[in-house]
Amino acid sequence: MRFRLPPLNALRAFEAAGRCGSMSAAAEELAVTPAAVSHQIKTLEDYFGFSLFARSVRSIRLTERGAVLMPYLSDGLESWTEGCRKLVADDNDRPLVISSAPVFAGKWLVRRLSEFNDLHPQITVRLDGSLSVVDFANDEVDAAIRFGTGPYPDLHADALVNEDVAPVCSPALLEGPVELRHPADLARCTLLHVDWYAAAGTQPDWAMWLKAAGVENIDASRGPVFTSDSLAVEAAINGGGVALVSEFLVRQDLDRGRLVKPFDLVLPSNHWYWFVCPKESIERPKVNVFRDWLVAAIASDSNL
Amino acid sequence: MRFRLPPLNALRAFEAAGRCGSMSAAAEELAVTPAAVSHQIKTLEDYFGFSLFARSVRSIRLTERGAVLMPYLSDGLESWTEGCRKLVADDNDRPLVISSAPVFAGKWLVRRLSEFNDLHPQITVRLDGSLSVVDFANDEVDAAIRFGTGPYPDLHADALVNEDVAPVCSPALLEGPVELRHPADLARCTLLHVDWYAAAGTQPDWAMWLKAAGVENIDASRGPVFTSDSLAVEAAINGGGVALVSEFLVRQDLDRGRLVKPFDLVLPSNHWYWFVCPKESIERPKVNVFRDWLVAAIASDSNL
DNA sequence: GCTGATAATTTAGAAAAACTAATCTATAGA
DNA sequence: TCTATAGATTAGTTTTTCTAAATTATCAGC
Repeated sequence: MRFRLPPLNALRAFEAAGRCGSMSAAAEELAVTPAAVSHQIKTLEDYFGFSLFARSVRSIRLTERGAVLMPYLSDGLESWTEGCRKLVADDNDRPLVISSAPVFAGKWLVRRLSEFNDLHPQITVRLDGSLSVVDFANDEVDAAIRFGTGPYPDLHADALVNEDVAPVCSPALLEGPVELRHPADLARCTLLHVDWYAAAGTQPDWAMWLKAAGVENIDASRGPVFTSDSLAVEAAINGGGVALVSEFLVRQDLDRGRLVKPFDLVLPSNHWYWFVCPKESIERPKVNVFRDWLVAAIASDSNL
Repeated sequence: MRFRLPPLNALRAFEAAGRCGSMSAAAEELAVTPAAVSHQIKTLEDYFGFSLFARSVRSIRLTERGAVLMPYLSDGLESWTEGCRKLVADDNDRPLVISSAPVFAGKWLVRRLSEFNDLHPQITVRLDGSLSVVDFANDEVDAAIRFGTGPYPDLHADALVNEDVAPVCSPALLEGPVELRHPADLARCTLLHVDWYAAAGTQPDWAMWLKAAGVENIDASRGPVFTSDSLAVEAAINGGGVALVSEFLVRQDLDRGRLVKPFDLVLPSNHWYWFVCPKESIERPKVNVFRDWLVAAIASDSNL
């Protein structure tokens, strides 16, 4: 059985008053009224059964007993303060762990991360490309980039960019035997599919795009299915067919001529990439800095 | 500006849980429900913005960060505990300071104190014979013996013995030229007066005693006035006259034949000797022990 | 010797923190 | 499969802590 301490807040108030030599000064330090400090000290004195301060009308001084207690309290408080301070300081030294959907990591984040490193050399980012859903309470992950429709209750979430999809293919394919002038021409192409997850109909797919393009006599389900965008994109780059993927993700591939967009029709989606983290984490300097950079970097990318 | 600590109680709960490796065990140690500990730790994690425990369904373990914080908290808590424990322990080593009305100290307490010392050799009593009213908050006095009518609001008070007064004089006086067979004989004696304090009529005096004795033609105001009982008693012992003093106080002088009680009439008084101390102090072991001894010793004395 | 300023205290009541009871969840072990 | 268990959650209560305002007894400057 541990020794039962008096109320901790009373001890803290006493320590402050003892150190400052004045209740008012202690009150200011603790950001409370002098009355509060006076109450706390009275509580403590009642607890012990003897007074810790000798009072004059306008001043106080420690009694012999009060003076005995003081150094123990000051030392203990310092230890607690140091621990908490270290915890906050360490947080800034520790790598910022970002869990990201692999395709976002591979197609965008990895490429831009050096900018962030240049801007904030003191923050080391550890990128954890993983499909599994993050449990912030248990995995030691600071923030994640998630793909979905939102909202994310109990989490801080910023929508980054939405998943408007368009058909893309290798330039070689365009120059090949099959012409791609009109969406109907897709009937003679291999369609590359991505199956993100189970709930069909919520994510844009070939059937939806073809319908939006007014093409009706094409079997939208034919062609290989990939379990991730990046695989479908790779297949498209290699001339394996036409993939229906996020414009945003393949922007670099388009810019560099590895992919082309044979049609202008973009299918809007209610899916977005989100920056998410525990609500409290967004107050942490490095998490906040990363979020701000990420949002700005994506915005500048989108305005190109 | 000091570093702002998280709520101290949350830190304590976390320390206990970290040390015990379990919320339930910590709850038991802190004498609260596991829910309370869970809440406190959640508060702390929200405060820092990251988790300190990794949770499985039926167990917890410290995260890397939690482990950083732990030793600082344990050390600090130990320091506080040691300080408070020392304060309580020291209290027992420190002399028990009793402030007493000088006459009570001189005529009763000094004589009996050795009994107390024998019974409780570990408690050193310091007897402070002083008329001045004690201010427990400022004078470092543990308890006092006060004379008065009570009640004593805001103080712990035990009535010890009341101030029933009777005339006493030296045996030599009885054998002298003036016979003292009847109260009326006092007309030819020197009356020794004690003037305790200002409020006349509240304490028994010669006028009251003589009236109670049915004697009317004596000037009750003649004779010397002393400002303390002990002086009047000394005067009576030395044959200086007849003093009207507390039977209790002069019991030893009567027993030893230094004084005699010429008449049986005792004037009851609403004045008592009281044991008083701050309400909280009565819980302190040594104060409590002293009070118990004092009450018992006086009771046994009165039953002689 | 006044007078205003000051440090602490007291009281009553408001605000915030801490706690509990009851319920829920996901498992480990029988 | 069933039960017991550790922890989480929710809602509401209790306790603690705090403040505002009034009070007290100086001290310092005039």
